Amino acid sequence: MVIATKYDPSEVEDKWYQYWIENKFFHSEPDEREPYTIVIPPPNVTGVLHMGHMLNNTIQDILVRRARMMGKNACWVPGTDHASIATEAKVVAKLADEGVKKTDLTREQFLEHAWEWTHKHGGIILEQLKKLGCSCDWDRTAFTMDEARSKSVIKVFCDLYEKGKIYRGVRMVNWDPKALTALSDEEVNYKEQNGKLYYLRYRLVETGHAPSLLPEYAVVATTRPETIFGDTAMCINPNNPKTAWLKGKKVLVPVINREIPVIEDEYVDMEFGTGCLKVTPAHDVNDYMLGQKYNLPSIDIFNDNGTLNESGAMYAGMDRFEVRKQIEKDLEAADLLEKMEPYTNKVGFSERTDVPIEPKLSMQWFLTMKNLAEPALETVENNTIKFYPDKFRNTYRHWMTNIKDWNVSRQLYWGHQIPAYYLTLPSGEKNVIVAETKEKAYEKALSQFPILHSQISMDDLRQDEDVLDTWFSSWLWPISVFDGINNPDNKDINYYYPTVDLVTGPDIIFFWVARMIMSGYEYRHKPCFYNVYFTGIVRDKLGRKMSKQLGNSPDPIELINKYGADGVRMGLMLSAPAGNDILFDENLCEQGRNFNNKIWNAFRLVKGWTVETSYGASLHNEIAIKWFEAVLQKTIAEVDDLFAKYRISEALMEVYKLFWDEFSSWYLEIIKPAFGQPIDGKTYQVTLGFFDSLLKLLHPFMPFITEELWQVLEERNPGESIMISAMPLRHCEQNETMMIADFEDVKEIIAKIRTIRTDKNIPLKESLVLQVIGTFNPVYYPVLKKIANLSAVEETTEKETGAVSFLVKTTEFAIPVGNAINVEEELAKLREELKYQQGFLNSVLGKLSNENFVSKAPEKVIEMERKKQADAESKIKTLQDRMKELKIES
RNA sequence: GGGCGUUUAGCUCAGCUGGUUCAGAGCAUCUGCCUUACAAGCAGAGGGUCGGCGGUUCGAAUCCGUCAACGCCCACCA
Repeated sequence: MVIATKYDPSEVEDKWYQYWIENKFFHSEPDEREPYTIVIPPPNVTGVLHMGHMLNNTIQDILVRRARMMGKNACWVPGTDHASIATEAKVVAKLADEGVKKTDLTREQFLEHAWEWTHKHGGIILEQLKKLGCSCDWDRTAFTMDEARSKSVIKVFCDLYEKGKIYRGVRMVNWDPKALTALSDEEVNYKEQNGKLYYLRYRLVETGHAPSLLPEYAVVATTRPETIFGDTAMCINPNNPKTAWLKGKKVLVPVINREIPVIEDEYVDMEFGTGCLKVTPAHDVNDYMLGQKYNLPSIDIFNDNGTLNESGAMYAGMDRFEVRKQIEKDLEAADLLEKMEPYTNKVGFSERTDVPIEPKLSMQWFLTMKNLAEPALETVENNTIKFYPDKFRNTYRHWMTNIKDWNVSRQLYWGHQIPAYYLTLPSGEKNVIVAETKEKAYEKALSQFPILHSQISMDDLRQDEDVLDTWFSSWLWPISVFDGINNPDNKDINYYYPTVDLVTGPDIIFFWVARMIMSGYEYRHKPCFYNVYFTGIVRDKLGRKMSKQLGNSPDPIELINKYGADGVRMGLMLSAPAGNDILFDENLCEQGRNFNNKIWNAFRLVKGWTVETSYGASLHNEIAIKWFEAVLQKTIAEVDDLFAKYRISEALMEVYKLFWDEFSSWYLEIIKPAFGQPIDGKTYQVTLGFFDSLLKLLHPFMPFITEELWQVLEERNPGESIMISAMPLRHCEQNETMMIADFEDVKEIIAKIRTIRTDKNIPLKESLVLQVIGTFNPVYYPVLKKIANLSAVEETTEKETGAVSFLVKTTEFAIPVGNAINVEEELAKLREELKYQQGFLNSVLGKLSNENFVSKAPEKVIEMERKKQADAESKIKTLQDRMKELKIES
């Protein structure tokens, strides 16, 4: 068999992915096995794969593939999210490019465009996941706006409404003037902004008396002078002597000269600015609360797009930031601007459109959260649902205990339209009816109100224009993908739910994770998953977030083409401890690719051997087999343990070292027959077995190359695959640790001999004699002979003169090298070693002579110190003897 | 302003309930090798007073206090 010296992923990846699909290995149906379920965090339907997805889905695939090989019925449900605001923004932008404004279209027309866009760009990301090797059950692909999911969302909304948890109300909401919708608090990011603090003069209203002693105006400090048109009061702190003179007065709003009262409230900070606060109930959350408290009128001065409306007088129609600039000039001209100071404050920005949000009063739908939060908090507190890393419990607890009601309505078209219907009764009374369909709403209206068919028709029902927040569908995801809302007792939901692991980013812990947990308890009375693995953010190697603007985000597909999917997966996993940001460096993929090549070449070596079944295994082969079996067992145990702790990158590193260092550099080197010689049948069979185990351990991390090699490692039948084979399990091995420890000494001896060869320039081809002065287990001699190319190992009490010697543990070994020895160099080395050992001995003796230590430390620790002392003394004696010998010789 | 977290080799990180599995891993670096599996490789080597200071203890990277730097989350100071 001729095999290329380099592994070429492009030739194998698509082939095997196809094979897996054809054999339906990804597909799962309920059966008697234990289920293992993961639901994918649905990416935006029209999104494209970025490095964050790569990381996240690689981890999921590793978990799923491993579970499958551990004998579980693994089901990874894929799907996409309609991402209402993000997708709508894209469609609006696309229409704008074509010269079409959203406002020129009807809802139906716009949705037509949106669906067209979705069908055109939708699902690309799922195709990309296939390139990565993801073993999703594609037959179960779901979409948050497909029929079953939409029905679920509507049903849940109605149900929560019936339960009294959903209500409608006027609230101060975060308004996005670009997307023209309200946002939830979680969708607002606060950023530090450099702005100005404007000191505005509010003239006092003449009261008839002649208060000549008082100033004729009060000064208010504000960062938003353009909002003065919405002022309906000025507020001072009643305890502030500096502003006491304003009590009971009235002042005039600058420019428009509208009269407003001065009110008093302790909310006002006496230290800030001038101690006077302008109150704009329609455009500031605090002012809104003051307005409520003192029953102030509320003047909305903005249009939805952030321009001023007719309340803005001569500024009507201008953009809010334009007005700010203009009014600064106008105020100055009118001598109403006392001064300006540079000022930095935090301004809320829309997460989606990145424009400053505008606090705005509007009618919205809310979901009461307090009751939903209780079981969801409890389940994390008592560790039913575990977070990895654990620190996110703190964040979670804090949010859950301070939870606010969720604004679930959005003023968009793309999404699930709220199933609320408005009806004006013949009496003129206005009503809202919440029902799953218009038909049901109509029936409900008829039964609920004293009206007749003839008095109203379906057409009199007007559905609420708003859609639901995207997360209002995602929070049902683990249930809705199994249709557990519409069909709460179906076979799938009963089998696959609760899911086991969730892999996601900590940035959506509130948006998504917390809310899924809540809906899980509300609708299934069970946790929706047991473990949440939080990945970090993928940054570039300089620690910067990956972004299009910086151009530091590699195209995942290009990476896959360059390094192979397995290489990229490994590159990502090598530096991805849970919860920590990962600094992605392309050369990690190179390391991954190199590893692929290493595996490939090890395979070439083994499969290139000719086998002679009549041969028995040599002594060194026997030892190598026993030792590697021990190392393999130990690694399996470690990998199991690391997976149990979700320390996946460490598990990978264990397998990496097992394959590269232990298997390739040691095991294969020991059993490798001389060139052209055959290998004995037993060793060959055992080695194939080891290779099989190694490939299986590697498969979850690197699915493609392991399948490629496993298929030809031994003869396979059609329909066989490593991905459905059994993961090697740990079985008890006697003397495992002792064997491994002994072998570490063997490695050390070999390394020392190699060093001597390098130092003395002795080529490997030239065989040497090793003398053992003291005791060493002779079973390892054959290995030493093979690897170090020794013609003999002699046990002796006195080494040959002119031999170079070294210590491993307390045993001395020597290599006679003729007269190649440099006495001065050797003595210098020995002196240094001696110095170190004596220093070490002194510190040990110091401890042992310390009365406190001997009396207080546990016996075991003292025992160890005594052994250290004995070993050090013995080493020192050996060293001194050698130095003496060398001196005599010279 | 509140809360959480981080700080260990040039880089990225392990080091659980204090004591030879306590100073580690991978990468990078340096030296020597194209040795018939692999130069995408082999063999060998160097490198850290565990952020600073103080304390507890026979003993501290590990526990406590404090300071510093960085990061994240939350919060309505105009």
